[in-house]
Amino acid sequence: MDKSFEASNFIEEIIIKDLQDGRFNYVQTRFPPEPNGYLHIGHAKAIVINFEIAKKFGGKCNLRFDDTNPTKENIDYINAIIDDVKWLGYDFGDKVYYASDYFDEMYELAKKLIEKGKAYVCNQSTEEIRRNRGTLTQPGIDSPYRNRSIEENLDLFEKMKNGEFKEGECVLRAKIDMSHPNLNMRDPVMYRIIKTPHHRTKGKWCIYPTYDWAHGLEDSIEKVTHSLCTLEFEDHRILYDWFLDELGVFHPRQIEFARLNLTYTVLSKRKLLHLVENGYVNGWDDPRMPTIKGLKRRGFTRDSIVDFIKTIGVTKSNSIVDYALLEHCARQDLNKKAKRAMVVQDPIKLIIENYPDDKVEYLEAVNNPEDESYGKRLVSFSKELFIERNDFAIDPPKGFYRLKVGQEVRLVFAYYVVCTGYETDENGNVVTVRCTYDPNSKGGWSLDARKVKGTIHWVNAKDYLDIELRIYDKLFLKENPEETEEEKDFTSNLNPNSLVIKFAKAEKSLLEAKDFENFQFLRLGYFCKDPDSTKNHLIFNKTVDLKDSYSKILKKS
RNA sequence: UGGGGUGUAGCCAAGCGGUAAGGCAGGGGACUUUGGAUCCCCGAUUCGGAGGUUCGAAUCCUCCCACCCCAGCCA
Repeated sequence: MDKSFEASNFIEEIIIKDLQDGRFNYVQTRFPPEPNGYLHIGHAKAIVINFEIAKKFGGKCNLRFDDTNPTKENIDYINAIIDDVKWLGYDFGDKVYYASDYFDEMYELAKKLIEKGKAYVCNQSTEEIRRNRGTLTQPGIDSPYRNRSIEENLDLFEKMKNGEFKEGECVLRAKIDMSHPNLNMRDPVMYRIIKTPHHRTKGKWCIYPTYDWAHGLEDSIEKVTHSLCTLEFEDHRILYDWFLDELGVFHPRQIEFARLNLTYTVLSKRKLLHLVENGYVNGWDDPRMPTIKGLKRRGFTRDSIVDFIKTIGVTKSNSIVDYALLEHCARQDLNKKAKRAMVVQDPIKLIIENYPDDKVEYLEAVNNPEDESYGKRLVSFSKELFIERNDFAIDPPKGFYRLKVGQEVRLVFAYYVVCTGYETDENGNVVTVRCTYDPNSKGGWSLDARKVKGTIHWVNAKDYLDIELRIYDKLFLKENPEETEEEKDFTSNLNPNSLVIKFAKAEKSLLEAKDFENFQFLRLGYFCKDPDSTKNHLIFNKTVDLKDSYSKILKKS
């Protein structure tokens, strides 16, 4: 490997050095989720890091399920995770790896450790083990079973495997050092008895390896060179190394990086599960959830998520990334890719007094001003249109470019109109706005090059679609949802307005929208078609707003 | 008071002994058939603090401070 690489983060620096020093002559990584929950954006960070590093150094990245605990795992999670990794655009070469495929090998290796006098069967109860582990400042106490003979340990371990003991009756422990300053080294448990059938190995095993024992072996067996994990495993590395060294097997290097935290969101499986189980959201794929499935349904594209992860960088410092950066990445991608369409979310009628009563015109509209290849479409236009309620004002503040009596605006892709009046209902609410149009401004241009400051969108009131808009906002009100009043939990910070449903008027082209397809509804924001839609009832989820500099101007005045 | 880590702008983050990149957010302006997009311009005399080494320190040394993780037969 004589290609020269440039490191873009500290992990790549280490990898490059390992390559130069000859510690490894290739690079291989892995993404090792436990199939006990859905993937969220925090996992996306691990996925992107692992797969991108493999790609960069010409190696591969295994998708490996760390399925060592049958009481928490199931096949549905496996399928969902496979789905999500694929959706993110990563190719793991058709082969999916499972820790459970290595159970036989691990068992043999455990026997080897026993034979070396480095592991023993311990009959202390969970409580006794805990008590004898000592504390952060006090050393632990040796187990009374610590010095059993190798033969006895081998025999007992086999009986454990054969199901001759009850759950909790005994465990296999590594024999290291009960007074080690690092708690993980105080004779850690390697195997425990679990009589729950495993989703893959079924009833074959009743002993299961713990993370510390299993993980390094999984990496070693797969010949992973760089085992990338999060910071909380930093003080497990000494154990990871110990097992591999004692066994004398292929020895990957574990490197830890900081997990992702995002403002206004929670990213713990436990809390996410709580939100789902208590109905605070409508399932794991609720568009407000930070799960991959939620983000997808919200309208985030894979490219925007990958870009986001690449933008935040990889370091060892605990950090909380601003949610606004994720939104920025979404806008950046969607601006280039989303088809434009016109939707009026809070309609009032606009009547063009001098437009022929029965005339219908089909006007050309640009599908994406950022990319000509998206082409044009025809949008129908008539005497009666819907426009946004807030695009008309009786007595607007200064700097209001939209409709007010006497002011001219452009109906995008259509004509210039001058507002001539308005009508209100008995409560004083505006119901209809009247105007006249300039027949010579078709397409939205005029020959005299007269300046029209405001451009507004519209929908033909004689030819439109009723659609549902699900307007999503942040799930939590506080940047840090954990910051609560006493006696309250994070759900007290839930945003009661995180979902607002609106019924809107839309141009008919939306009939052809596909599930999850992204759109920019002109001047409203980015939306994507929700799979709950039916042929007669289209639903669009708001992904993110368009940037709005008018609101700033409003605030100032 | 044990062990493992981290501290550079409001938020991320480069920097690796030669005089503080970039992105987001924020502010100002130009332009615009989306008040979108785009384009300019504005931020740290200082890198958690204090000493020291050096011609020169965010980078090296010492001490101190703050914060995070660890006492599952979870991962």
